[in-house]
Amino acid sequence: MNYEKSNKTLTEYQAHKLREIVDSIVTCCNDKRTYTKEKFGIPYAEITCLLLFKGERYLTVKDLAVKMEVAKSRITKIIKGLMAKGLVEKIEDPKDNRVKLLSLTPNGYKKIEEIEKFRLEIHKKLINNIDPHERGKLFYYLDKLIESMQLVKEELLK
Amino acid sequence: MNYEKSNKTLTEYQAHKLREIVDSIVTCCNDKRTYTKEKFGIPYAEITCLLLFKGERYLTVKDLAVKMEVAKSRITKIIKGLMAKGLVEKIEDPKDNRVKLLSLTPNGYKKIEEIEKFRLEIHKKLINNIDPHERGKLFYYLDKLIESMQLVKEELLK
DNA sequence: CATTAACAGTTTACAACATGAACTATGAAA
DNA sequence: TTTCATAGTTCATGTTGTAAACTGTTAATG
Repeated sequence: MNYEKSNKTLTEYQAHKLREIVDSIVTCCNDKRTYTKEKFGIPYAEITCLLLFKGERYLTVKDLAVKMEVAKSRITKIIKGLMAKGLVEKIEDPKDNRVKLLSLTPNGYKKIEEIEKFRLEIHKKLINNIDPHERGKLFYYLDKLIESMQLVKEELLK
Repeated sequence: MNYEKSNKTLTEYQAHKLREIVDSIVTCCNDKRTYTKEKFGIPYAEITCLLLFKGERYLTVKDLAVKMEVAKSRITKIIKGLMAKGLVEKIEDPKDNRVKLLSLTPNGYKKIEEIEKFRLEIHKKLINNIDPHERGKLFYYLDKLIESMQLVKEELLK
């Protein structure tokens, strides 16, 4: 019996299986992204940006760049799109003329509500397909997975 | 006691938590994508395309468009990149002059091996961080999650 | 106080990813 | 033999994103 070899094969099989599972989760999320973007007729980056205004009166270009982890120049463009659609407006910061304060328009608030409603709905459906008694365990194992992903990531970047 | 209301809140909390977990998986995968692309100095779409040649002697533009689920014109561009890097070559199909047969060059084979080695390594690390006795359950719950995601997706597209 | 640093935001040029329509050329069917 | 289908390319366009150079403005420092 070649225990070592069969054990190696098992690990490789499991590694492969894990890759396929994670891939299919990612693919599914990208499909959801495409669907959302088409449903609301707004590029997805603009939707992401818009939702960051939830619970915030004012945000600056820099705030958004940090939150979205993209370059400031990207935010300039996204905000241009949102302003053209009348969802966001821009005023000067009375205390610092360098800064521009961005905030939602009434239509922006409405749009966020619509999008949030839709998002909550699909995530509720997602969780309702899982037996309530199994949810705790699902979260437990997902946390394990994420923990492992974080570890691998840190090791790579080290 | 307001059972119904607290139950609703619990569902919403769980829906929200699930969203956050899935988001962090997707983010992590995107980071891996970026890392891979930089490590090998090849755009990720070209890497994906290249790996599709694993175990295939010849592939056509159409084959690749179907496998990658993108427009043919996208494949034309990706193949241009791979040919410029000397990883893929193109010959005429002797049986049908419309068709171009794409295949790996020796360097292409080498590159695939490198990429596959790297990928297997990180996925092994990923699985090795999980207690061997818990892997079965992890897969079980991940399958449940994917099943649910598929159901929600089908309902949306219906 | 004047110069220099740092900061906020924009513009521009570029690259990667992706589609759709128009086009060329070939093969198959009527 | 005309017509239709197929394979692949080109071109125009849109989305996502970066980096560098630039304009103003504020803050720090000699």
